[in-house]
Amino acid sequence: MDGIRRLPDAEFDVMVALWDSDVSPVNTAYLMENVGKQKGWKAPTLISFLSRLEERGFIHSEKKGKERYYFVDSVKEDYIRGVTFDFLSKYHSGSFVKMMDLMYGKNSMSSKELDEMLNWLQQQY
Amino acid sequence: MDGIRRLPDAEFDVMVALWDSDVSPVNTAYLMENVGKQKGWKAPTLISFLSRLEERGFIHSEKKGKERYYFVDSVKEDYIRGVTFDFLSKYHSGSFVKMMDLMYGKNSMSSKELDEMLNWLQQQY
DNA sequence: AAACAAATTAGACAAGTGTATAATATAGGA
DNA sequence: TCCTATATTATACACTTGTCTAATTTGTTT
Repeated sequence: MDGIRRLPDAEFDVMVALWDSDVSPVNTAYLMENVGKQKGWKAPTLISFLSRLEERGFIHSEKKGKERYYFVDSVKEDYIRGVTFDFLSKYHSGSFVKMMDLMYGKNSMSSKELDEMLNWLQQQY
Repeated sequence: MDGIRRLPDAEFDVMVALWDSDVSPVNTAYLMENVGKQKGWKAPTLISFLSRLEERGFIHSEKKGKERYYFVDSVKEDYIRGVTFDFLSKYHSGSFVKMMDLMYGKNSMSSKELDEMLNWLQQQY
Protein backbone atom coordinates (compact mmCIF):
# COMPACT_ATOMS: atom_id res chain seq x y z
CA MET A 1 0.00 0.00 0.00
CA ASP A 2 2.95 2.33 0.48
CA GLY A 3 3.76 4.12 -2.73
CA ILE A 4 7.47 4.70 -2.36
CA ARG A 5 10.24 2.46 -1.13
CA ARG A 6 12.35 4.49 1.23
CA LEU A 7 16.04 4.29 0.38
CA PRO A 8 18.51 3.06 2.97
CA ASP A 9 20.36 5.95 4.61
CA ALA A 10 23.65 5.48 2.81
CA GLU A 11 22.03 5.20 -0.58
CA PHE A 12 19.97 8.27 0.10
CA ASP A 13 23.12 10.23 0.88
CA VAL A 14 24.59 9.16 -2.42
CA MET A 15 21.42 10.17 -4.23
CA VAL A 16 21.51 13.59 -2.65
CA ALA A 17 25.01 14.12 -3.98
CA LEU A 18 23.84 13.03 -7.40
CA TRP A 19 20.70 15.14 -7.32
CA ASP A 20 22.55 18.18 -6.10
CA SER A 21 25.35 17.95 -8.59
CA ASP A 22 25.41 20.59 -11.29
CA VAL A 23 27.24 18.47 -13.84
CA SER A 24 25.41 15.60 -15.31
CA PRO A 25 27.18 12.34 -15.66
CA VAL A 26 29.43 12.24 -12.64
CA ASN A 27 32.04 9.64 -12.02
CA THR A 28 32.95 7.74 -8.91
CA ALA A 29 35.82 10.11 -8.13
CA TYR A 30 33.42 13.03 -8.00
CA LEU A 31 31.14 11.18 -5.63
CA MET A 32 34.03 10.09 -3.45
CA GLU A 33 34.93 13.76 -3.17
CA ASN A 34 31.40 14.84 -2.42
CA VAL A 35 30.07 12.19 -0.07
CA GLY A 36 32.39 9.26 0.26
CA LYS A 37 35.14 11.23 1.83
CA GLN A 38 33.05 12.82 4.57
CA LYS A 39 31.41 9.51 5.32
CA GLY A 40 34.75 7.81 5.46
CA TRP A 41 33.90 5.24 2.80
CA LYS A 42 36.34 3.24 0.75
CA ALA A 43 35.68 3.43 -2.98
CA PRO A 44 34.15 -0.06 -3.23
CA THR A 45 31.67 0.91 -0.54
CA LEU A 46 30.46 3.86 -2.56
CA ILE A 47 30.36 1.76 -5.69
CA SER A 48 28.22 -0.88 -4.09
CA PHE A 49 25.67 1.73 -3.06
CA LEU A 50 25.70 2.98 -6.62
CA SER A 51 25.07 -0.51 -7.97
CA ARG A 52 22.15 -0.90 -5.63
CA LEU A 53 20.72 2.44 -6.69
CA GLU A 54 21.03 1.29 -10.25
CA GLU A 55 19.17 -1.93 -9.49
CA ARG A 56 16.41 0.11 -7.93
CA GLY A 57 16.17 2.20 -11.04
CA PHE A 58 17.16 5.51 -9.50
CA ILE A 59 20.17 5.92 -11.79
CA HIS A 60 21.95 4.24 -14.65
CA SER A 61 25.57 4.25 -15.62
CA GLU A 62 28.00 3.89 -18.48
CA LYS A 63 31.59 2.88 -18.47
CA LYS A 64 34.06 5.05 -20.29
CA GLY A 65 37.60 3.77 -20.31
CA LYS A 66 38.30 2.54 -16.86
CA GLU A 67 35.88 4.90 -15.22
CA ARG A 68 32.16 4.61 -14.77
CA TYR A 69 29.78 7.53 -15.12
CA TYR A 70 26.41 7.86 -13.45
CA PHE A 71 23.20 9.44 -14.75
CA VAL A 72 20.26 10.36 -12.57
CA ASP A 73 16.91 8.88 -13.57
CA SER A 74 14.78 10.13 -10.71
CA VAL A 75 13.64 13.48 -9.42
CA LYS A 76 14.57 14.56 -5.94
CA GLU A 77 11.37 16.48 -5.29
CA ASP A 78 9.23 13.56 -6.41
CA TYR A 79 11.08 11.21 -4.18
CA ILE A 80 10.90 13.45 -1.14
CA ARG A 81 7.28 14.20 -1.82
CA GLY A 82 6.52 10.48 -1.82
CA VAL A 83 8.48 9.80 1.30
CA THR A 84 6.86 12.72 3.07
CA PHE A 85 3.41 11.62 2.07
CA ASP A 86 4.03 8.17 3.51
CA PHE A 87 5.53 9.60 6.63
CA LEU A 88 2.58 11.86 7.20
CA SER A 89 0.11 9.00 6.78
CA LYS A 90 2.03 6.67 9.00
CA TYR A 91 2.72 9.02 11.89
CA HIS A 92 0.15 11.79 11.65
CA SER A 93 -2.96 10.35 9.98
CA GLY A 94 -2.03 12.32 6.92
CA SER A 95 -2.64 15.69 8.51
CA PHE A 96 -0.21 18.59 8.62
CA VAL A 97 -2.21 20.30 11.28
CA LYS A 98 -2.08 17.22 13.48
CA MET A 99 1.62 17.05 12.98
CA MET A 100 2.18 20.68 13.83
CA ASP A 101 -0.04 20.39 16.81
CA LEU A 102 1.90 17.44 18.14
CA MET A 103 5.17 19.21 17.54
CA TYR A 104 4.18 22.64 18.75
CA GLY A 105 1.04 22.10 20.74
CA LYS A 106 2.44 24.00 23.65
CA ASN A 107 2.85 27.21 21.79
CA SER A 108 6.51 26.87 21.08
CA MET A 109 6.91 27.60 17.40
CA SER A 110 9.19 30.56 16.90
CA SER A 111 7.43 33.72 15.82
CA LYS A 112 9.71 33.82 12.82
CA GLU A 113 8.44 30.45 11.67
CA LEU A 114 4.89 31.44 12.53
CA ASP A 115 5.21 34.47 10.30
CA GLU A 116 6.70 32.50 7.46
CA MET A 117 3.90 30.06 7.71
CA LEU A 118 1.20 32.68 7.80
CA ASN A 119 2.80 34.22 4.80
CA TRP A 120 2.86 30.95 2.97
CA LEU A 121 -0.75 30.32 3.82
CA GLN A 122 -1.89 33.66 2.55
CA GLN A 123 -0.18 33.02 -0.75
CA GLN A 124 -2.04 29.75 -1.01
CA TYR A 125 -5.43 31.45 -1.10
CA MET B 1 23.62 12.96 15.96
CA ASP B 2 20.13 11.57 15.49
CA GLY B 3 18.21 11.67 18.73
CA ILE B 4 15.79 8.81 18.29
CA ARG B 5 16.25 5.31 16.92
CA ARG B 6 13.42 4.65 14.56
CA LEU B 7 11.68 1.37 15.28
CA PRO B 8 11.43 -1.25 12.56
CA ASP B 9 7.97 -1.26 10.96
CA ALA B 10 6.67 -4.39 12.61
CA GLU B 11 7.80 -3.33 16.06
CA PHE B 12 6.23 0.06 15.56
CA ASP B 13 2.91 -1.57 14.73
CA VAL B 14 3.10 -3.54 17.94
CA MET B 15 3.92 -0.41 19.91
CA VAL B 16 0.92 1.37 18.44
CA ALA B 17 -1.33 -1.39 19.66
CA LEU B 18 0.25 -1.13 23.08
CA TRP B 19 0.09 2.64 23.20
CA ASP B 20 -3.49 2.71 22.01
CA SER B 21 -4.72 0.06 24.39
CA ASP B 22 -6.99 1.28 27.16
CA VAL B 23 -6.11 -1.50 29.57
CA SER B 24 -2.66 -1.53 31.01
CA PRO B 25 -0.81 -4.75 31.18
CA VAL B 26 -1.94 -6.57 28.08
CA ASN B 27 -1.09 -10.14 27.26
CA THR B 28 0.01 -11.74 24.05
CA ALA B 29 -3.50 -12.92 23.26
CA TYR B 30 -4.74 -9.34 23.32
CA LEU B 31 -1.99 -8.24 20.97
CA MET B 32 -2.60 -11.17 18.65
CA GLU B 33 -6.20 -10.01 18.47
CA ASN B 34 -5.29 -6.39 17.87
CA VAL B 35 -2.37 -6.52 15.49
CA GLY B 36 -1.06 -10.01 14.99
CA LYS B 37 -4.20 -11.27 13.37
CA GLN B 38 -4.48 -8.53 10.76
CA LYS B 39 -0.82 -8.81 9.96
CA GLY B 40 -1.10 -12.55 9.63
CA TRP B 41 1.55 -13.27 12.24
CA LYS B 42 2.00 -16.49 14.14
CA ALA B 43 2.23 -16.03 17.89
CA PRO B 44 6.00 -16.53 18.07
CA THR B 45 6.45 -13.79 15.51
CA LEU B 46 4.58 -11.33 17.67
CA ILE B 47 6.44 -12.49 20.73
CA SER B 48 9.78 -11.95 19.13
CA PHE B 49 8.89 -8.37 18.28
CA LEU B 50 7.85 -7.92 21.87
CA SER B 51 11.16 -9.26 23.12
CA ARG B 52 13.00 -6.85 20.88
CA LEU B 53 10.91 -3.95 22.11
CA GLU B 54 11.76 -4.99 25.62
CA GLU B 55 15.46 -5.04 24.82
CA ARG B 56 15.14 -1.54 23.42
CA GLY B 57 13.53 -0.40 26.63
CA PHE B 58 10.16 0.53 25.15
CA ILE B 59 8.28 -1.92 27.34
CA HIS B 60 8.80 -4.46 30.08
CA SER B 61 6.92 -7.61 30.91
CA GLU B 62 5.98 -10.00 33.65
CA LYS B 63 4.98 -13.58 33.47
CA LYS B 64 1.85 -14.67 35.30
CA GLY B 65 1.09 -18.34 35.12
CA LYS B 66 1.75 -19.39 31.60
CA GLU B 67 0.99 -16.02 30.12
CA ARG B 68 3.16 -13.00 29.81
CA TYR B 69 1.92 -9.45 30.35
CA TYR B 70 3.39 -6.32 28.81
CA PHE B 71 3.73 -2.85 30.30
CA VAL B 72 4.45 0.26 28.28
CA ASP B 73 7.48 2.32 29.34
CA SER B 74 7.49 4.92 26.61
CA VAL B 75 5.24 7.71 25.49
CA LYS B 76 3.76 7.65 22.01
CA GLU B 77 3.80 11.41 21.55
CA ASP B 78 7.42 11.66 22.62
CA TYR B 79 8.43 8.97 20.23
CA ILE B 80 6.55 10.44 17.30
CA ARG B 81 7.81 13.88 18.10
CA GLY B 82 11.37 12.61 17.99
CA VAL B 83 10.87 10.73 14.78
CA THR B 84 9.17 13.71 13.18
CA PHE B 85 11.93 16.03 14.22
CA ASP B 86 14.52 13.78 12.62
CA PHE B 87 12.43 13.40 9.52
CA LEU B 88 12.03 17.11 9.13
CA SER B 89 15.76 17.72 9.50
CA LYS B 90 16.69 15.00 7.10
CA TYR B 91 14.26 15.75 4.30
CA HIS B 92 13.23 19.37 4.74
CA SER B 93 16.12 21.18 6.43
CA GLY B 94 14.04 21.29 9.55
CA SER B 95 11.44 23.63 8.14
CA PHE B 96 7.70 23.07 8.08
CA VAL B 97 7.23 25.77 5.55
CA LYS B 98 9.72 24.16 3.21
CA MET B 99 7.94 20.88 3.62
CA MET B 100 4.54 22.34 2.91
CA ASP B 101 5.88 24.22 -0.02
CA LEU B 102 7.34 21.09 -1.52
CA MET B 103 4.13 19.19 -0.92
CA TYR B 104 1.72 21.89 -1.96
CA GLY B 105 3.79 24.36 -3.88
CA LYS B 106 1.36 24.31 -6.75
CA ASN B 107 -1.52 25.55 -4.76
CA SER B 108 -3.16 22.23 -4.13
CA MET B 109 -3.87 22.12 -0.44
CA SER B 110 -7.58 21.68 0.13
CA SER B 111 -9.34 24.77 1.39
CA LYS B 112 -10.53 22.75 4.33
CA GLU B 113 -6.98 22.02 5.37
CA LEU B 114 -5.99 25.61 4.66
CA ASP B 115 -8.69 26.80 7.02
CA GLU B 116 -7.71 24.36 9.72
CA MET B 117 -4.19 25.49 9.45
CA LEU B 118 -4.99 29.16 9.54
CA ASN B 119 -7.07 28.47 12.57
CA TRP B 120 -4.26 26.63 14.25
CA LEU B 121 -1.86 29.42 13.46
CA GLN B 122 -4.08 32.07 14.92
CA GLN B 123 -4.34 30.13 18.13
CA GLN B 124 -0.58 29.99 18.30
CA TYR B 125 -0.22 33.75 18.53
C1' DA C 1 54.99 -6.35 -25.08
C1' DA C 2 55.55 -6.08 -19.90
C1' DA C 3 54.76 -3.87 -15.97
C1' DC C 4 52.34 -0.26 -13.28
C1' DA C 5 48.90 2.09 -11.30
C1' DA C 6 44.30 3.50 -10.97
C1' DA C 7 39.51 2.02 -11.02
C1' DT C 8 36.17 -1.41 -10.95
C1' DT C 9 34.09 -5.87 -9.99
C1' DA C 10 33.28 -10.01 -7.25
C1' DG C 11 32.58 -11.78 -3.12
C1' DA C 12 32.13 -11.89 1.59
C1' DC C 13 30.46 -10.91 6.17
C1' DA C 14 28.24 -9.00 10.34
C1' DA C 15 24.18 -6.77 12.17
C1' DG C 16 19.38 -5.87 11.86
C1' DT C 17 14.63 -7.22 10.53
C1' DG C 18 10.70 -10.32 9.42
C1' DT C 19 9.08 -14.71 10.27
C1' DA C 20 8.71 -19.41 11.61
C1' DT C 21 9.45 -24.42 13.42
C1' DA C 22 10.57 -27.27 17.05
C1' DA C 23 11.14 -27.67 21.97
C1' DT C 24 9.67 -26.67 26.56
C1' DA C 25 6.79 -25.10 30.37
C1' DT C 26 2.60 -24.93 32.81
C1' DA C 27 -2.51 -24.84 34.17
C1' DG C 28 -6.26 -28.08 34.50
C1' DG C 29 -8.70 -32.14 33.95
C1' DA C 30 -8.88 -37.38 34.02
C1' DT D 1 -0.26 -38.00 39.36
C1' DC D 2 -0.27 -38.08 34.23
C1' DC D 3 -1.93 -36.28 30.03
C1' DT D 4 -3.37 -32.68 27.26
C1' DA D 5 -3.79 -28.30 25.43
C1' DT D 6 -1.96 -23.92 25.23
C1' DA D 7 1.51 -20.32 25.74
C1' DT D 8 6.21 -19.33 25.68
C1' DT D 9 11.06 -19.93 24.62
C1' DA D 10 14.94 -21.17 21.86
C1' DT D 11 16.61 -21.23 17.47
C1' DA D 12 17.04 -20.64 12.95
C1' DC D 13 17.00 -18.63 8.47
C1' DA D 14 16.48 -15.60 4.51
C1' DC D 15 16.96 -10.66 3.12
C1' DT D 16 18.57 -6.13 3.55
C1' DT D 17 22.06 -2.81 4.63
C1' DG D 18 26.72 -1.15 5.62
C1' DT D 19 31.44 -2.21 4.63
C1' DC D 20 35.31 -4.23 3.01
C1' DT D 21 39.33 -7.27 0.97
C1' DA D 22 40.93 -9.58 -2.85
C1' DA D 23 40.73 -10.15 -7.73
C1' DT D 24 40.40 -8.28 -12.21
C1' DT D 25 40.38 -4.74 -15.90
C1' DT D 26 42.32 -1.23 -18.51
C1' DG D 27 44.98 3.02 -19.84
C1' DT D 28 49.73 4.44 -19.62
C1' DT D 29 54.73 3.89 -19.29
C1' DT D 30 58.83 1.68 -20.27
